Amino acid sequence: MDRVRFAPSPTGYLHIGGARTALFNYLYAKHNGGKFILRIEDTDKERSTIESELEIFESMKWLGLDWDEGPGKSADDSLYYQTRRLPIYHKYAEKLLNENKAYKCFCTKEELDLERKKAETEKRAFKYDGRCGLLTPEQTKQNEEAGKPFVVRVRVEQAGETIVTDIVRGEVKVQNSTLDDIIILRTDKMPIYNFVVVVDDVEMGITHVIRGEDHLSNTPKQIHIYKALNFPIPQFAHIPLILGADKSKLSKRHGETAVLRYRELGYLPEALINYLALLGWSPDNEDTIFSMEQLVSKFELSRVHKSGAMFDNKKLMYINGVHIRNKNADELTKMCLPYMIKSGLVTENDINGRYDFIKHTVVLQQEKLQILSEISDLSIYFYKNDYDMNDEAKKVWEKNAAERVKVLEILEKVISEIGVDKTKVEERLKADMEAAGIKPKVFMHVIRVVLSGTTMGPGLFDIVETFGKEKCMARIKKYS
RNA sequence: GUCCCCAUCGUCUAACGGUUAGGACACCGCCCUUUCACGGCGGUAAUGGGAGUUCGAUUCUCCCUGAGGACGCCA
Repeated sequence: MDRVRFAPSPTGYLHIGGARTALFNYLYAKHNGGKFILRIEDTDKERSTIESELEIFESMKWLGLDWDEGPGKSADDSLYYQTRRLPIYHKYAEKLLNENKAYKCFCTKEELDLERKKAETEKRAFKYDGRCGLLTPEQTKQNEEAGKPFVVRVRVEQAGETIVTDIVRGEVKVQNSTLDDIIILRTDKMPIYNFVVVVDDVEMGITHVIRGEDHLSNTPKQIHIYKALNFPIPQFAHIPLILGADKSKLSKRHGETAVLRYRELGYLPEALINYLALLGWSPDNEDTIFSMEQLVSKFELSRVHKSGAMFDNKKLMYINGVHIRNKNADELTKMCLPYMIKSGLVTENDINGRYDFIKHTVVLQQEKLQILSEISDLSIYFYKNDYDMNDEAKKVWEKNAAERVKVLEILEKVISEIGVDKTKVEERLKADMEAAGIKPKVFMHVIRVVLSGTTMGPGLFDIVETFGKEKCMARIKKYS
């Protein structure tokens, strides 16, 4: 059984890149009938917060990336938090120490920082020389008794090379001489990423490690730890990074990167999923719109690309628009409501009281929506009464100065006589306008700007009907 | 600087030695149309450069160039 995991550190919101990594893991698991596990890598006590953790959960659930195992999925959540698994790491560290595969290093951070800096000014790569690994047991004991703090490092054999076998990249070879002895325990006994990730992946039976390419250079180090521990090595798949407009790793300075921000902005989770799936992966056909189910059935790690992919908001918008158009009236209305409430178009009470009206106006705008938040600006004239013409509308109003008085006269007469039924109004208005010698384009444009204050929107007669008699009359009066 | 990875339209990508180098977004034009949009049709636009291998390279190899990532007692 395939087992994969997503292992974020709760040091901030779920990033769009992290979401894509989670997605690929999820798709792989579901496609192969495996398990998708969520693990919280919180060994950085300084920066980990409960808020981040909750936001990550919220983000993943919103995206539909629910996990099979992890926090909230078992009787004992502590299994999935690294800070609650400390005895396990200590046990393995102890084992390595006993087998002399690891040693205690008494070099201080300050000393090493100094050497690092020196190496930098001399333009050479810094590498820890392993001097504490040469200490005799007596010297080590002396240092310990003197109360010197120490970290634990795993010895790395300097001869030969390490080969990472990667599903997307093939074989990546690294000379061992470029590696230095790996710290696995800090002076405060807190284990370090490269160590916990190995221990946990093995303990949790992870078969495939699918993660961002930025971890590729860590992998040889981890392989050394696997070997030191006599652990089986899982399959690796390093997926390409998501890039910003300048081709560097996507970060805050490129724009919005928090998953939940996309929810606020009005993106549908299925659209974000659809878009993210296509970043660094492509199916064997030329389609671009996919549901999660379709992605699950199509996803293959072997079709993941090697090169980074730029995040293109335009395409995301397009895909979002398609998913919006695929919604039925009730689904879409439900999704638009929060934005309409937030902008003050409707109140909580209206949700029940005016539901049908709201749904009607939402459907009238459906084909125009690219992101849900646009619903408010688009629908304002259905909900407010005190709006004026915008600049474009004023131009139309001015341009038709010769006919506009007559147009409004006829419109008022028609509505007062037959009401606002859209089919009837259209029929009668066209006849009366033709009799008065006014072209359809002219009266329709004039009526449109008078009623809605803008030059664009749903069908004119839909607007008339939706407004109702009273509101139509009020608008006509305002411009007569 | 060192190590590693990468390289097809502006962007996301297809092609697994032989195609008029295909699709999607964006852009432009036309059609539909009362506006906007949707939709339909069409167009502009790419194999970074140089050597090989081969009858034939986008595809295989090498070099160059360019770009990115990693070089923490972060993950």
